[in-house]
Amino acid sequence: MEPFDLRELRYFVAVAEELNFSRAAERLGIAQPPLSRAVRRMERRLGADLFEREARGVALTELGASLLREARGALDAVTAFSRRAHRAAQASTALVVTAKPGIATDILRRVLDVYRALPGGPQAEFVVSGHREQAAMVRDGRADVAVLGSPYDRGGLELEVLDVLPRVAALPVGHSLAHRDPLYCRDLRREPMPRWERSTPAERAYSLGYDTAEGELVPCPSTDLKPGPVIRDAAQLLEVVALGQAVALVPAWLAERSPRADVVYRPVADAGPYTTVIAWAQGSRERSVAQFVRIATDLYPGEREESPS
Amino acid sequence: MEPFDLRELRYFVAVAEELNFSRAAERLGIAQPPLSRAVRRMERRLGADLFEREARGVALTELGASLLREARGALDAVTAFSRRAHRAAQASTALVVTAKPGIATDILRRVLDVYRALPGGPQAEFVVSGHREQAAMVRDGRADVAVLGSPYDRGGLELEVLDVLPRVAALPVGHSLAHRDPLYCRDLRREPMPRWERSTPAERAYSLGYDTAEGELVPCPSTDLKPGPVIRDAAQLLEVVALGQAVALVPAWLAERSPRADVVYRPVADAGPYTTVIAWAQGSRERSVAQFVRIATDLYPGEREESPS
DNA sequence: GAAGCTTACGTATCGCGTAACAATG
DNA sequence: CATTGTTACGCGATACGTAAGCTTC
Repeated sequence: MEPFDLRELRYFVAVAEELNFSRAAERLGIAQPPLSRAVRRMERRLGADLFEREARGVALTELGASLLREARGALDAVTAFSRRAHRAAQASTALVVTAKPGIATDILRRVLDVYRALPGGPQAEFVVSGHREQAAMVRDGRADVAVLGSPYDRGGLELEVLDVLPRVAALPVGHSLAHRDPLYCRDLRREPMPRWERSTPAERAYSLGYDTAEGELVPCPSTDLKPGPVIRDAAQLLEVVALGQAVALVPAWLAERSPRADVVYRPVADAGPYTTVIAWAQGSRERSVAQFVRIATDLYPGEREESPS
Repeated sequence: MEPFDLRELRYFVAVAEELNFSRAAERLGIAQPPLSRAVRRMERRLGADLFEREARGVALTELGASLLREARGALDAVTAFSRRAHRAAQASTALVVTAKPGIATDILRRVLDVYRALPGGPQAEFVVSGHREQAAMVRDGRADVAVLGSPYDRGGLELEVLDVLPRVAALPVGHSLAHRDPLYCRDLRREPMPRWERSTPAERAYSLGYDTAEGELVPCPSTDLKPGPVIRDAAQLLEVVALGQAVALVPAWLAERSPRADVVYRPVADAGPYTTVIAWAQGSRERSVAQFVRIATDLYPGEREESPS
């Protein structure tokens, strides 16, 4: 069982993502024939096909689909190692921390202030990252630490919970549900709900009220869901709610920080909470990371147990 | 920042483990000069040394030490991918499950019976593995699913808790602590305690009573610890306790299953519990794995939350 | 015939092994 | 002088690019 090469993994992932050998080859910066050959060789070694090549393009076989995620993870692990190694080797090792705009940024700023004031004046760099990009940045080594909110995928990460907030429904004023009490997730499902750009099934399940904090697979009840407008950030979300185009579940924090005359917020009895966590690369035992996490968990004792004396 | 090659990672880990270029080269099945060169090249690319080469052997630099764990993880991820890919490609895909002797085996057997009785008669193979080897088997793809007990390192794994048991003190009959009530972890620390073969700091902390189920770093109070005999399995543990050579913390299950005239079991107020979990490779979304896990969590509803309706 | 995957072939890169060298106790 | 890591050099493997099939719409 000769193990696969990194190159082969990269090729496989590229083709699986492009579903087109020519485009994948272009993306990889090589000609198309070598790519074709390399993938064929992988398949020969496996004794099974990864792709179904048909006249009209390429599709993943069941086998290929089931391997894609793991292949990405393995590639990320190696990439992360390389990035972190290069960073750690430099004399000026500034910790790189990232968060998305919102409550996470608030938290991160406070932790950073304390961290930078430590004896020795450790360096730290704050990178604001895009929607749902935080975890990927830690996974592939672009960042050391991230503060992120549910729904997160804990793959490749270790994490501590910093904060747990209930989610509330954001409704346009005068909406029929605004006075229902108690309000449940299933009430909302009859309404159009905003859809986050490039969202995964787990994320869509979360926005319906499920608690997918563990990144688990949730049976997504796609029954009679009215597709709402596509959104890219919280401001847009509130906008489409205010316009009456959708209703949404949002962290209570957003409700407090964004009072609007045209939006009302109502508690939802059975919605999974909005959890904010601090995450770092699995297995990282760097002192600077540990210190930073320690400060965060001291400032935000989310829900943690104590060790015996 | 050209990323490192798999070969380079393997070389680095080999040298870091052997701390000797010649032996590492032999283990890798190559001559020593290429190894030396490859490592040198890595260091040149990093701009920093991974090893301190002195007349009397080789040592890891601080940098090297901090990268070793992550390098192992990355290698494991790729190896696991290769193994699982080959296994999944074969027509007869028997699920490979593993557990260590003890409560985990009991649990696993029950789950296996149900799994094999599923419609379609899925194949599954039960591999008994050595002490603390279960997680590694899942991590590098030799097994699909493992049932294991604390202290486990959740790196690279996803898991569900199946069972939580208190730990009790195992004392030789007539021991002065046998009648102390309540009994605390710190009482035990004045006694010699058995040391598991090849144990890690986290494992040693756990055997002192800490709750390291999360695989976290625990400040290990190495103060005035009397080193006890080295043991390799539970039977040996009870033996050395019976002989009065040590006292130990053991899962309550062991106490029930191994009543002995020469050993008494006493509750310990503040000892972390013994947790049995079912673990599978992070990101694995194979149907057979999911089914198996589902059966296990149905049979053993350890401590889990429900999703909203 | 246009698009897209595969086969054929020559070339260049690169890592390996052997052998000679250097340093240290 | 023995052990162990480094440098020098020729060779073989292999992956790449270009060019020429092959199939399908």
